[in-house]
Amino acid sequence: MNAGSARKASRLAPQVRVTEILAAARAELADSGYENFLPAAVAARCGVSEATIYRYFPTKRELLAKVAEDWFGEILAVEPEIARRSNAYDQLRLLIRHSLGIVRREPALTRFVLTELRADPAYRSTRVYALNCRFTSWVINLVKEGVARGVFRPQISPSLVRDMIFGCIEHRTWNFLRGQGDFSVDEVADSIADIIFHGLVRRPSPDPDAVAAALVALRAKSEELDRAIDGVAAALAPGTTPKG
Amino acid sequence: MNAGSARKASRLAPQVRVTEILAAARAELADSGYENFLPAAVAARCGVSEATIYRYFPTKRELLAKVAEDWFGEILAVEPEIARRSNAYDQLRLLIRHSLGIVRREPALTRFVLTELRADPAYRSTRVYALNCRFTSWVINLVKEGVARGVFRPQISPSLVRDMIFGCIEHRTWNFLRGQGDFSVDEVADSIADIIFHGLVRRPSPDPDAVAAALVALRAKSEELDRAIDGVAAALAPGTTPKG
Amino acid sequence: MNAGSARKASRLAPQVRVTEILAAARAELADSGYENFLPAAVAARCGVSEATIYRYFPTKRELLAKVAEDWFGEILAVEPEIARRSNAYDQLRLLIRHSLGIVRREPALTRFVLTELRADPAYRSTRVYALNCRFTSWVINLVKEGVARGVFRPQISPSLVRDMIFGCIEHRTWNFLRGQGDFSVDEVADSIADIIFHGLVRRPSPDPDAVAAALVALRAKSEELDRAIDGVAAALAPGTTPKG
Amino acid sequence: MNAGSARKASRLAPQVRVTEILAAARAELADSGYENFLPAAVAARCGVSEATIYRYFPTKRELLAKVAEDWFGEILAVEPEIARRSNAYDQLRLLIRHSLGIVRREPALTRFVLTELRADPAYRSTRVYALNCRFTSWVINLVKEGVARGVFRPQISPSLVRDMIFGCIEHRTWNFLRGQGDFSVDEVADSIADIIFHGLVRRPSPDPDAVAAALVALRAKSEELDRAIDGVAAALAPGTTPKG
DNA sequence: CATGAATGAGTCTTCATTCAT
DNA sequence: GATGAATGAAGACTCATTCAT
Repeated sequence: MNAGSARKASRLAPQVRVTEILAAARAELADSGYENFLPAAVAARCGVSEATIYRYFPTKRELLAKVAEDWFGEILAVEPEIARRSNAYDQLRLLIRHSLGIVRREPALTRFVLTELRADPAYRSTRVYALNCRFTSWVINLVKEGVARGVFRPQISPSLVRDMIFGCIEHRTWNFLRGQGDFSVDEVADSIADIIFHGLVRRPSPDPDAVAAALVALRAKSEELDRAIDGVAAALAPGTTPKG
Repeated sequence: MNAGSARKASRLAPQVRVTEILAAARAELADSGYENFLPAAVAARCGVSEATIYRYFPTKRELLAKVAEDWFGEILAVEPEIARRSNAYDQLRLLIRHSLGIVRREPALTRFVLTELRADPAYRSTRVYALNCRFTSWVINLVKEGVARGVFRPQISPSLVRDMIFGCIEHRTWNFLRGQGDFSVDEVADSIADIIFHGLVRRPSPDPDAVAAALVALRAKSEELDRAIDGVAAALAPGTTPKG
Repeated sequence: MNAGSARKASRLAPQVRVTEILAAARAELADSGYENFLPAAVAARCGVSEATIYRYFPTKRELLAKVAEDWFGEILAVEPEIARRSNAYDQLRLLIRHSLGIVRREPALTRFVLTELRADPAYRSTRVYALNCRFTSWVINLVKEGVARGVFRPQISPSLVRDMIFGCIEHRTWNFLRGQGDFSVDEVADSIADIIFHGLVRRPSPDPDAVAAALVALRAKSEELDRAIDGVAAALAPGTTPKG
Repeated sequence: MNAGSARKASRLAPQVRVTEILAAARAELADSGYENFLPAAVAARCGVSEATIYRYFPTKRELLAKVAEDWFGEILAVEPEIARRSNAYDQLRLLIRHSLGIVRREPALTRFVLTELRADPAYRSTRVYALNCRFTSWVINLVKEGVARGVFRPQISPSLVRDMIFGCIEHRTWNFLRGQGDFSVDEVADSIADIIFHGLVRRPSPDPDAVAAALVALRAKSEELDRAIDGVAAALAPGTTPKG
């Protein structure tokens, strides 16, 4: 039929072919969205037959799941960088900024995960779920540590903070995910980090001991001053006694 | 069962028929979920033909949209009660609690709105969107007022608070929405309201930094005074050494 | 596309349409065999769309099962005629002849039942199975009655006779079923009926009482003859006594 | 497991490889049944590639045919034992028992032959057909000899007996072949042999009808004699009345 | 010789929607 | 107005077989 196109696609090592298919699937997902995602389209992109797709992925769903997994693998590559940050605020902010960056770079994949994968009853037995947990556990640990070190309020629920951060990111970006409008990664990251942090940190009422000590010192100093002033007064008016 | 149920559905006032269809559609959506929602099933529930459904609703999607709209209408019925609350915290908490209650009572409808309606490019021209905005605008206004009255920190972004609250509710309830596990409306509402409020309110106690700064200044001033007094003392009694 | 053919098939009462589809399916099955049976071909025969087939039959298999059921229904129409036969042999022979007639008239359907339906693990919960049992139960009952009335040997297993008859019919007709050669319904029926009957009937050893009575009568008659002969002999030779 | 099993299947003598493949195919057929038989599964069992299968067998069908052929070869190994039996009944019974034993040991292969091979239009040019004929010809010969020696009724059709035996075996075992229930080889063999034999053998006792006819004739003759004697008596003694 | 990556051609089934009655 | 028979158009998946390496 198609006289021009090679009858059979070049013979590739499985690894290579799989990579190719995954790339094509990702591109297809980005272009057409989940609803219109056709294995046949992926095959066409690769220049292979549909059956070849099914040789490497048992179902359409598995293919998409693998795409999402790989993507999450890339997402996790930021971990070392987070680890390098010295303080909780910076870590949190980087985490948020990174998440927003992901959404911004791959809206189609994000949508797929948010609307399809996550809604699946089997989601929690998914590798994507595991990877996602690993990623969001940074928040959990961060908050736990903060609470342990007394920087954060003790009644804070780490998982709630996690939900708040990622839920906020999601809500904030739905417009963009829908293909409408845009957002600034940095600005949103800063706003979120700021409000979250304020919600977390302990209201550091000043240290009572320090205050007491300061007051004692102030009073002592005050008395000293009184005496000094008395001394000065006495020196200036030698004939009279100051207090009758 | 329906003793008299004519083979042909009795001719109903359009309004009644529409109501009937909507009720059936809602029940069907709740029972089968969006993915398995079939207009045919709705028709069967009503005891009318599929074509009758299409007489009143041009598309399956429109039908579902109307179901969602009506549902949102019910949701908004809480507004007067919110308005009755005297303070911002109570209002906020009621808003959150109400939202959580909705999710809990109608997980299928919630899922439909979150995964289907919201992802639609036309979402923002939807009546559901308008209703949702109206509902969430309570948060916006609440925050704005708080800021205006100096109760909340001035740099707070109202829309961000909105996204944080509703995003958190979503994230927190996905497990339940997926049909796995459950949650306590009150507990979750309290946790969210608490952390959000802490992030919003102005520090009511003196700013510890300011206190510290003041102390530093005081100490500096005190030393300055010491030196001044020493100077005065030396000037007044040149022959004597100040400290024996 | 097909400018000439009506876009939509004429609107038929379900009953009529179902009948039409079943007839087409039967014809298709006869022409193409089970392996090549395509619902699409049935649709084409009816001049309807494939979807119409699926409106009336949930699966290809159900369609075929219904075809077989109806066919068995027709087969059972012979029952009254069997019942009219006065003796077991005639009934048996009619049964066999009828079965062979069925095979001869509908080889494709027969093949379908023998190779596909019967091999199905769910065969015994099939309606075809029930109908088949009903048909073959004639043999069972016939044999049981024969045994009860002492016409057949008592150790005969009715179900074995059934298997022998129908198994023999099958084996005898496979060549024809395969599309090779032919057979004479009457000849085969006679042969089978004959051999089966001979295997069934009691070896009726003559009634001992009757034999004894006959012998007594014969002896009496013999003595009478002796006397009569003596009388005749005496009459013919008056002067002499026969036995000195 | 296979410590040394080279990634690439070791180069085997064609004969060995073929044997290996056939064994694997047989096992696969037994485990999965014909409907689910995949050349790929055979390859997997052998640890070779699918293409290797196709190097030795041009089609899946040919492979299966060869499996069946080999199986029939094994079946025929019983021939010498049959030949050793001294009388027709024992031979017949062994034949039946052996056939039932085959069905019982290899239901999957049996099903394959019964439903697939036998239905093939080319069946009669198959080697399996030839082997099967050879096996069943024992019955034919047995019957022919019996008839020739006057042991069996002369009007018996040998091929009909063959069909009856094997058809009965088939019918009797379909339930088992379908994977439901079981049967006793010996019991079924005895029942079949018994009923078949009874259908075959000549009546050894005098034909009861003939006896009856003879009695009737005797009685007629007796009356005739009476009348003749009366006639003679009357002629000899005219003046006397026969019965005083 | 053995491989194993690649595929062509098929097949059943689904369902939102329409239109003649 | 209500019907309900009819469908167009699609879409996921299968598998025996081949051929370049």
